[in-house]
Amino acid sequence: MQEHKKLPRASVLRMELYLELLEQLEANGQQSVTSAELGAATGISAVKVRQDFFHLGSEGKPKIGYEVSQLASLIRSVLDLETPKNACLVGLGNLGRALAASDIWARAGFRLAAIFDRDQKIIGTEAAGVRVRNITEFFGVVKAEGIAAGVITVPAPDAQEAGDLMVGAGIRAIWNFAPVTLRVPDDVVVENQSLAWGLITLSYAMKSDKDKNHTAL
Amino acid sequence: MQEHKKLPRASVLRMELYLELLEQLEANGQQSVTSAELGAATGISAVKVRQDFFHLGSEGKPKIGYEVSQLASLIRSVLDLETPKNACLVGLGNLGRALAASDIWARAGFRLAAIFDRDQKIIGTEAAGVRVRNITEFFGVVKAEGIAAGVITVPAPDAQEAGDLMVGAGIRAIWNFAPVTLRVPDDVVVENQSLAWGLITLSYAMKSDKDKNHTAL
DNA sequence: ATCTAATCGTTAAGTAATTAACGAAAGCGG
DNA sequence: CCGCTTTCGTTAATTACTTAACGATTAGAT
Repeated sequence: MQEHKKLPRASVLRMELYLELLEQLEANGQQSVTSAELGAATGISAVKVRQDFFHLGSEGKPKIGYEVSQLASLIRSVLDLETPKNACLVGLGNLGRALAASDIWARAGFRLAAIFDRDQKIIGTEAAGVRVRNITEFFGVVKAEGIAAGVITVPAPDAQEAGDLMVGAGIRAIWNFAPVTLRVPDDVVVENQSLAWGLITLSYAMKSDKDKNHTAL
Repeated sequence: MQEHKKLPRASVLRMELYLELLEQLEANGQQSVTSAELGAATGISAVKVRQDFFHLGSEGKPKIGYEVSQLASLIRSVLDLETPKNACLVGLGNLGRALAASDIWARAGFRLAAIFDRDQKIIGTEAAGVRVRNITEFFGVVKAEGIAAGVITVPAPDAQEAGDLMVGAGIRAIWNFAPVTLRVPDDVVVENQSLAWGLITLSYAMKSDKDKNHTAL
């Protein structure tokens, strides 16, 4: 077994699928699972599955496979999903509201501890049981609540400003939904996720399909 | 100039950033822009910028850079963002509502032509000016409206069913938000985008940070 | 206890993406 | 008009990710 150094990013993204499935198997009372089974169920090739678990520092047994609940625990532990972490969200538009109401927080060990906006019409309202505060209170609340991660769901032109606030308040992990690249110090991790990616990619893929048919004529 | 074959996926994802910036520059009346400027503004290395535009089949001029509006057009054209395309959305939960209300559709040339759900309490309501229909009407509406792309925002256990419906109705481009891998025929493009990715990645990144500090002691 | 078949862990090969390098084209100053 | 400097286009090198290969291990049968 290799002492796990750093999980490839692509591998980290697949962990969610494994975990989802493993928890399902666990609920069904299944004890063990092979890489082939996991692969068939997740649509990931069995080799990739084994490689991923190898990176995790896996503990499968030949002829048997992986012990379901142990593997699930290992994933949760390596990704640190069970350590409680506080997060805040800046910008309560449609996306912010959807995120706030989502169950992803708990699944990754986060608690949405605060929501901020600058719009007086939104400040004071609630989302997912959390009161929306004025962005001017940002610094104080982040300190008081021990917030370690920030989510940016403001319009693109305001994103850098939101990021600066977060960095200034000591936050070193940012999840950014605005289609801009934030300028942050080296020790701050930024995870970008634009909502538009899917549509843009599909648009391009649909065109390629068309082209293919065309040349086939 | 190379005749552009297939844009690397990673490159496609960056196009949104370029386009966002180019349109801004265009609005400011700037005529041309260099790879260095674009890189500085987007946080992408200048080499990567040139490489990306090379893949596009770019038309920059030494000593000047790229012509802003021409480059923007090229991107829109290669990604096919201006061809009108109809999409439908299945599952009007919080995420579905946020997507429906978003402006990303128009930016990528899509029109949200129909929304489906199976919950009687939701059917008949409206989101972003689109009436929610019963999922039983799916096939007919997709044909009638000429819908070419589908978005899945249902809970994970229902995702495959939604995908099957889409495939059955002739849809060949699917944007899936459920954390499952859809089983679809080879000629159907599936673009997966789980909302949880960001949090999971951050969780892992924050842990690595902690470890780093630890070993530094 | 030994053999067989399955399945893992790990190294190696192949593929895709990023980064580097550098010749060629084009504006600009003298 | 001629060099000088900038910046592109393109090929090459590096790095990261994926896929393949295969020896080692173990359960289960005889």
